[in-house]
Amino acid sequence: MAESNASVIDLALDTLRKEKQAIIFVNTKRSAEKVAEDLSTKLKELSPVAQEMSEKVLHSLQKPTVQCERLAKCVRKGIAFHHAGLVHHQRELVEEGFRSGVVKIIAATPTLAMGVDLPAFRVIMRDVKRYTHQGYTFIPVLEYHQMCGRAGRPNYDTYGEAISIASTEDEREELIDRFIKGKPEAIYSKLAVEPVLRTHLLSLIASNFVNTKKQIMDFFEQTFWAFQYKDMHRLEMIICKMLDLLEEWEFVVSNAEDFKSAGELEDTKYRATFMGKRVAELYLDPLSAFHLVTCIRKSTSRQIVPFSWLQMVSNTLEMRPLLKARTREYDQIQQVLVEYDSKLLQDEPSMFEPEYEDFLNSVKTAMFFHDWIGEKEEDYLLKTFDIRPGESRAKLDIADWLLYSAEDLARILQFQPLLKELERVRVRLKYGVKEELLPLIRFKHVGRVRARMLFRNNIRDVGDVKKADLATLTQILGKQTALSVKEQVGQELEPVKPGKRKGQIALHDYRE
DNA sequence: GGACGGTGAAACTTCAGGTTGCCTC
DNA sequence: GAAGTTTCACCGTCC
Repeated sequence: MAESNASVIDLALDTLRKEKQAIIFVNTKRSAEKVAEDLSTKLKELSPVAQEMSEKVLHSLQKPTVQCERLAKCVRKGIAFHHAGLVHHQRELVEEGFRSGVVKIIAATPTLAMGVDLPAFRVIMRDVKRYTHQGYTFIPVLEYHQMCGRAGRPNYDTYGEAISIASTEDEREELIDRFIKGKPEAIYSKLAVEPVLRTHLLSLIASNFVNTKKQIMDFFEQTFWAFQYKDMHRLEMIICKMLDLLEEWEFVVSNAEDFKSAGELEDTKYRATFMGKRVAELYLDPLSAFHLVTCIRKSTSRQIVPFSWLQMVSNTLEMRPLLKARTREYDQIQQVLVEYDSKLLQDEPSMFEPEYEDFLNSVKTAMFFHDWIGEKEEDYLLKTFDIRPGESRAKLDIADWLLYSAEDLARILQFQPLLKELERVRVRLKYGVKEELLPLIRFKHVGRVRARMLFRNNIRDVGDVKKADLATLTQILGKQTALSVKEQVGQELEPVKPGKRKGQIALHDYRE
């Protein structure tokens, strides 16, 4: 055990002796799990309430992953870890457990300080540095305060403790100077970040909030961004560049041509196209929207498979950070590339171009999605792609949104044959099922597991469900679900429930 | 002698999180 | 930059 961990554990044990609670902040998900685990091995099993909670934690997914087992084991001792890799339900369980006092100590990444309001008697700051693109650097003072701010529970404690750990006297001085005496860093406007600017510019035009170039400039002159940078000339140049792009991408139209000779560019009028309005409504970054449009147009000249769409949505800013293609995985990714070479909607950039790495990452991300709709289990995904359930849910959510957007754009661009295809991929992604389970997944209370069980028992569509007798269905699905499914095909074998017409088929989230 | 297990040093590997976007029978 | 993990050499024990 690392030395710093030993002192962290001591502090945590001391907190327990005082019959108080603590949050330990660390800088990686792995560390959070490790600290919680190390601590839990030093403790005895707790109350039956903790056992009960541990069971809930373990069965938050269809099938427990190693992560679930690890957390469940800690919770049994009143310890937990908390980071974005946990599924929403597990995070809630941990937070709730802490509030009710079942969980005494949480080892967490900054997630816990960001959203949730979870005060503790003691906050232990194990790490005050974090790896970023600039190297291993101190966390912002603002964030340090945010985390320490969790110390002290307003209605229970008269005071709280936030403890940082230094290994030398010099380090102690540095921590005090930087985080306690030091000023929080200034806040800078993010409007100058291109994706943000693009999105806002388009939405301003689409909502008719501004129309002429003069109005646009007047608007941005009033923003915090302009106030901070004061360089309106540079700002104007950036905005003009953006406007040109939006026009080139056919999200806005202008009458700029009319003014070419007159020199009255200020009066140039901008108006969003139908597609531009939709892009703004979907809250898409126009660059991503253009990427989707380009892919949709290209789709007619390619042999399209689900992987094509998965790679398309993977290569967007929204999907970042992408799964990282490791050096030792290059061979495997190359194999996939060979297989899907002619089927991708984006040409492979040259190995020497800067976007090549992102391209490989997007392929790896698509491989993850592909395995998910190939009915691979979460535990497999965790081991293969190093993506935890909470993270994979977040990615799937974004993919769903982008595919929905793509579907909408395809409709606007009159690519009708694509609609069904995109919808199918969307449903498959939502439930994580192979193509053949699509008819079954439409039933309420039937997810990937039950659908697969039905399929294995030769019940493969609505007709089969109708034909199957209740006993068989009950054996496969259990009594309640079997009855529900039968009801959904219009065979009510129990007293008719009010409000539901006979013969009505419940089609949730998916229409043929 | 060889299989096995425990130990510890050295060599690798990897590193937080994210809000809101849509639609909904 | 450092924590965490994996690998590997080394040693002792047991059969």
